Amino acid sequence: MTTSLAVSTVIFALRPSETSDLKTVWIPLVRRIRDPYVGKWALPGGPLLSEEDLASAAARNLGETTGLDPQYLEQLYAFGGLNRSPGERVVSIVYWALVRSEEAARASEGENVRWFAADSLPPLAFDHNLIVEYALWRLRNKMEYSRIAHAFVGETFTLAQLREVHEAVLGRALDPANFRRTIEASQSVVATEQRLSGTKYRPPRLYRYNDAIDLADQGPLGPAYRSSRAPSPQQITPNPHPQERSTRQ
Amino acid sequence: MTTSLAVSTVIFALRPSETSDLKTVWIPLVRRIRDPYVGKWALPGGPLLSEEDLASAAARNLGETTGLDPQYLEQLYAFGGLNRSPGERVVSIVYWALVRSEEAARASEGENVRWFAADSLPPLAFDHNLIVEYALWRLRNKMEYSRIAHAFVGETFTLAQLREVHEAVLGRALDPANFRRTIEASQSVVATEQRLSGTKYRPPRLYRYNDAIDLADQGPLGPAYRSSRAPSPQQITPNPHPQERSTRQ
DNA sequence: GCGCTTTTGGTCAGAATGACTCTAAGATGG
DNA sequence: CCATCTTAGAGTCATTCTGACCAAAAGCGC
Repeated sequence: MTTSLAVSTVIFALRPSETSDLKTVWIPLVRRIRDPYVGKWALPGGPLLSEEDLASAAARNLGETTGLDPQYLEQLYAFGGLNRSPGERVVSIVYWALVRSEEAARASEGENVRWFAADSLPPLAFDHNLIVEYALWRLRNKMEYSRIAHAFVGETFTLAQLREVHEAVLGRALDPANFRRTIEASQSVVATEQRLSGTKYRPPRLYRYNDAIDLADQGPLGPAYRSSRAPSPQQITPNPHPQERSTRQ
Repeated sequence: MTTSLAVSTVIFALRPSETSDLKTVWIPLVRRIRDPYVGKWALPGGPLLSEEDLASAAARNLGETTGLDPQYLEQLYAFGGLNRSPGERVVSIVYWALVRSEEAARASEGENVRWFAADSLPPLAFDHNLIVEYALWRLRNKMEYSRIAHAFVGETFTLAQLREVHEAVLGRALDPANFRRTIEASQSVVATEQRLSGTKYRPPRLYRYNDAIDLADQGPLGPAYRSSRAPSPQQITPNPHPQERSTRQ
C-alpha cells in the first residue's frame, strides 16, 4: 500500500451569527466531487507538489478553492492514522489560517464552497470533524497568550473591534474596561492620534499593532507564514525615536 | 522529484551535568552511516512504514535505535522545507519523547549512539539543530502548564524529585516551599502514606500521580501516546459509550 | 440642554506568586 | 543522651493579576 501526502487547511473567519448577537467563528468547506465521501463537505486541500514547501501548499490550496488571502497561517498537526481514507493511505499535514472579515466576505461561495459555523458542523468527510475541533481548540487557546486576534482586524482598529474578536472566539462577552486594561498592559497595541468617526456616540481612538514587541509564540520556528502582501513601503520613518524597550524580551 | 516521508524523534532524558549541580536535559543521537551527512550526528528516525501510524513509527524507531521505552510521546512538527536534504525531498514528521532517568541509563550507547547535552550540541545533520531547539522550547513551555514532569519520575516520588525535574528543564533552582504549594494547589499529585527511607535526614513523603484530574493539554487529540506497557487491565469497561471521536490517533 | 450610548479611567476584593521565616523530624558525632 | 546538621513542610508578607463594578467623558439625536 502506497502512502500519499496531502495538505489541508482549516480557515477561520468571523461572521455575524444568527443565534447570538456576538460574531462567531465560521469556516469554508468544499464539497467532495471524487469518490471517497462524494458529496460530503471537507476541508480544502490537495496533494503536496514536489517543488513547494508545506506552508506554500496550504496557501496555494486556500487561494485556489476560496480565493482568500490569509492574514495568518500556521501548521496545526500531521494526521496519519491508518484508516483515515478508505482504500488508501493518506498522511495529511493540516494548517490553520485566519482571514479578515472583509476578506472573507469576498470569498467565492458557490455550489461546492460554503461557509459553516465552526461549532455546529455537519458530518464531514474523513476525520475532518476531529481536525476542525482540534483547530478550534488551538485557536481559542492561542487567543489567550498570543496576538493572533490582530489577524482578524485591519491595520488600525478600535479596542472595541479587537474585543469583539476575542468575544467571538471565546464565545462570551468581556468587560470593556478590563479588556482595555490587559491589552494596554501587554503593550501589543499602540495608540494612534486618529479616532474613528461616524459613530453615534463618543468616537473611539484607533490603535495599531505594535511590531516592536514580538511574542515568540512559535519558539525557534518563528512566524510560520509572512503575508504575501507587499512589506508596507509607506513606513518611511521606521522608528522616530528608538524606544528604549525595543529590544526587550 | 519524488517526495519521501520520514519520522524522527527527539528523545529527552535528565542526566547529571558536569558543569552544574542541577541535572540537565540530554538527548541521544545516532551517527549517520549513509551519504547525506555521513558521520554527522542526527536524530533517530527512518521511513514511515505503510502499515503503521505516525506515533507507532516514532516509537518503533526509538526502540530500535536506543532500546528505550518512552513514558511520553507527542508529535512536535512536520518539517517539509525544500532543501532539508540535499538531492532528495524529504518531509519529516518529528515526535518528541520523554524517558525516565533509570530507563535512559539502560540505553544502549555505542560507537553510533551517544548522549549529548541538549543545549550544547555539535552541528547536526540536516536541519536537526533547529528541530532540537524547537523541541526544547516546547518541553520548557509545556513543563509550566501540563504535567509532563511526571514522565521523568517513577510511580511514586518525593516532591523534591519532582522539583528536581522542573529545575533541570527550566535550568534554575526553585524555592522548595513555593514549589510544594503550587503543586499541591494543582492537585496533580496525591500523597501516599509511605515515606522514602534511607535518607540521612527527615524522610520525605512519597506522592503519586493523580489520574483523576486530566489536564487537556492536547485538546481533542487526547494523549498522543499511551505507553506500550500493558494497558492497565483493571479498566474492565473498555469504552462504555463509543466515543464519537474514535478515529483519534 | 437632555438623554442616550459607548469610551475610558478608576476602585476594590480575592487569587496567585515570589521572597522569606520558622518549626518538625530524622541522622550523626560526640 | 544531647547538640547539631540537613531537609521536610507549614506559614507570613508584599506584590501582582484579575474579575466585578463604578463613574466621568464625549459624542449624537432630539
